Amino acid sequence: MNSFTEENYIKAIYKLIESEGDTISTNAIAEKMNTKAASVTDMLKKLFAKKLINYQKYQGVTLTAKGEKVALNIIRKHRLWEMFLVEKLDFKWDEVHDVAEQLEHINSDKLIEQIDKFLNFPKVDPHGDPIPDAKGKLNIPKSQLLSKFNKSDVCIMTGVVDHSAAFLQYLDKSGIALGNEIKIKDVVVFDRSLQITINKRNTLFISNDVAKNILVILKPQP
Amino acid sequence: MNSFTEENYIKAIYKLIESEGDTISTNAIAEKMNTKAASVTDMLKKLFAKKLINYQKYQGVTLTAKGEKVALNIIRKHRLWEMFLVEKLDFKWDEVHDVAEQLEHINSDKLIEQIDKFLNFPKVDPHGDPIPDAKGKLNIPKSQLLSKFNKSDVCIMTGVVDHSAAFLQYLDKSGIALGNEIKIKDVVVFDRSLQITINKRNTLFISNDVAKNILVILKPQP
DNA sequence: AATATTTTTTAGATTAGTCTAAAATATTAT
DNA sequence: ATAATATTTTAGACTAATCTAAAAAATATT
Ligand SMILES: [Mn+2]
Ligand SMILES: [Mn+2]
Ligand SMILES: [Mn+2]
Ligand SMILES: [Mn+2]
Repeated sequence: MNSFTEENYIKAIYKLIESEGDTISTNAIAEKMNTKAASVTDMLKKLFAKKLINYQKYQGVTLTAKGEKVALNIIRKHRLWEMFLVEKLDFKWDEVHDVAEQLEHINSDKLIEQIDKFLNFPKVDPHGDPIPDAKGKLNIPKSQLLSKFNKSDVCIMTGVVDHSAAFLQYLDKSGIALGNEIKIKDVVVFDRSLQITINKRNTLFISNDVAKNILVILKPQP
Repeated sequence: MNSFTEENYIKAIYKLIESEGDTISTNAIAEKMNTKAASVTDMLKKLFAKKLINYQKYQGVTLTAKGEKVALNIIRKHRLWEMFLVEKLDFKWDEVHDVAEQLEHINSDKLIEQIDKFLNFPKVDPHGDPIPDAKGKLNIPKSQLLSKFNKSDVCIMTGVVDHSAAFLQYLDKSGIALGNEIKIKDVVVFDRSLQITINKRNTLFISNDVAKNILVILKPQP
């Protein structure tokens, strides 16, 4: 169907649209794919010919409905495999991404449906990212950045922005994990660093840089 | 390390040596890989340069120790994945091969060691084929063809020669499965077809062609 | 509005893997 | 031992994906 490489381009375009908005430049894709603009242009022609993207010379790129469906299917596989690795094979959340990058290209509908079932149809992956369903429907959760909240707000951690191993390991070491209650004890006005209490137990300081990479929802009042 | 394609050539050469013996011809590889002799020659030069095969023009091919190690690692992954699919994801034994052909190329030592552990270190795959250990050591079981046995011998089924979905489905339909006791009730002299009894229950006829594709050991006397 | 800078595309090569057709070598038959 | 046949290798070409360098187009600056 689509080659390994085509799939990676489609996924990169999807992710760029998700974070940067509407139309995506050749250079942005080149940077994300660690390749050169000339290579991207070649691939854009091919993806356009396959009706996976909307593309006109010099005008940037969007995904067609068909392209978006392909992207969501790859993301579905990626996130289900990450969940499988963490839940069943004792991988840590900072170890799964590179293996999932390979596994997401395995082509077998039965395999991915059985993995989904085996995991009991999870809604989010180990980083709190939502898993598209088999039809490509994605439930976007309405989390916000922890850095947006104020003194004495109480939140529940739902996800991360930065997925790097370094950041995830920092959270582990600090005892900050998905589902934890995060209470803001204090906000330093100067640099917007935070003093927070995790699960009413340990209190620590985190920088604004860190707070901008933690996704939370306000704790629902019982 | 080695490309997807190189891995498939190495595996094909290993399998040919296993079944045909010592040195393998260019044409034999071409047939197994569904490609042309000219393409094989090109690849042989590359594998030789990587010291994975012993090769001299017109003289046929064998694997080096290094090449054999690579082959056994791919086979280990293939068979562990097949076991995983059958044991954990409810695949049938005739459905696993094509997916395992893809999964065998996933590159992650931790992944395959965890799968092995998750399956509780199986010794054989769903077709009774032995699984090489992490060091590439393979326990070759001393099974024989059911067609070699005689009237009133009692055997235990340990494997199959033909791995095709058609043959495996035929065995399912006939109620013949790994581990079953097969007693030879009668041998037709004319065509060496057999009347057999499975697990002391149902009796049926199988052709010599079928018997030549079923691996067994003599039932150990208690 | 004209010029400078940045972005994007084209042109032309390169590498991995494949193919067909032709040449070289090995094997088999006479 | 020669000739016929089969096998294997080489030569040259193709596709997918990549690259560098140059040209074209768009954008920003004066
Ligand atoms: Mn990931
Ligand atoms: Mn990928
Ligand atoms: Mn198999
Ligand atoms: Mn394979």
